[in-house]
Amino acid sequence: MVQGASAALPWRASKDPYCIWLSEVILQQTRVEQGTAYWQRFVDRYPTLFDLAEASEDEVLRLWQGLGYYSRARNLRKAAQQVARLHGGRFPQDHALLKGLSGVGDYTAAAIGSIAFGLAEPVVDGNVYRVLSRVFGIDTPIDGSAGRVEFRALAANLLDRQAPGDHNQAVMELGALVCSPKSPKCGDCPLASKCIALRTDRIDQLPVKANRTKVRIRYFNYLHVEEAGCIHLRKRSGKDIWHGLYELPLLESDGALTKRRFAAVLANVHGTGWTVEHMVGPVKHILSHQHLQARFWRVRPPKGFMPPQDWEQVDMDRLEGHALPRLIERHLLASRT
DNA sequence: GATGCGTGGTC
DNA sequence: TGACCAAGCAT
Repeated sequence: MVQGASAALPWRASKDPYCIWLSEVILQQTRVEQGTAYWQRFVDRYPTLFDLAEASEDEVLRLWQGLGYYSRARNLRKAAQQVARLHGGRFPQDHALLKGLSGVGDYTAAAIGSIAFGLAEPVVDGNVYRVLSRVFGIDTPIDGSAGRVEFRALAANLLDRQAPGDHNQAVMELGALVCSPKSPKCGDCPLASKCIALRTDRIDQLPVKANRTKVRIRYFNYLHVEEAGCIHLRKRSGKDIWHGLYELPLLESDGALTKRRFAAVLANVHGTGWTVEHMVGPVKHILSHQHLQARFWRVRPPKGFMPPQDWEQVDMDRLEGHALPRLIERHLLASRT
């Protein structure tokens, strides 16, 4: 098996389902290099599942700040509460029950089951799809239902039922360290002699993905209202990006706004009498599925302005109590200097 | 089953 | 630069 990386993964030292679950959720769609520091932060702050279950959502989101896919953080706390209340604080040793936890799908349930409890279940993540599609020369798209069924069945057949946890981690590690998406190290690969993709020169064509995500462009106009060391923030909600995080009050527009057009929109939404001082931007912020073009407008409200209910006035020294998207965090950091 | 959800790194 | 990619999940 592939040696060398284990020492870099601190959660490997533990068979504690709580620590393993934490690491698996953090690593969903996230690189080990980025996730490791967050894992350490979470186990330090929440040594036990009950500590996490009792934490506030704001605090968990704040700890998660910068890691992305923030529903993971909200589900993390929810799942901790579910384990505490429904299962007496112990993770169930059962795939279906594990899958019943918020934020735990097929992959994570199989990872916890096999690594923590030794259950004979195959994990099928991006690494496994890549390794199996190449070794066996399978061009079934991995992002369709047929592919999911086919690769899962194959992974189940290959599984070492005596050591499912080690087997699963070995395949994933092979995918991460050797059978990488680009420039795989076929010269170092223990499966090179059996690899159909290598033999037929199709390494760069596998795995096959059918769906391509299309990008939406959005124009964000942020109101930077800062007076006497305080700034107005607003918590995002609804089915949109950054749910539960804080940002500056936002006016979204269908296109880029000039200062004149912005002033008109501002008066329309929040009343007349505002002073628009200057604009910072446009700042481009790339999400996997949206391209944001942000403009930060430094504005002063009219005398006697009553902020909307959902605006929160925050001392600039107390920002660390709020989870901020990278875009906002960077702007505030830059504007403070 | 298709779509939406972050961020950072790479080429 | 833009497109792709990373130990997925929920709806």
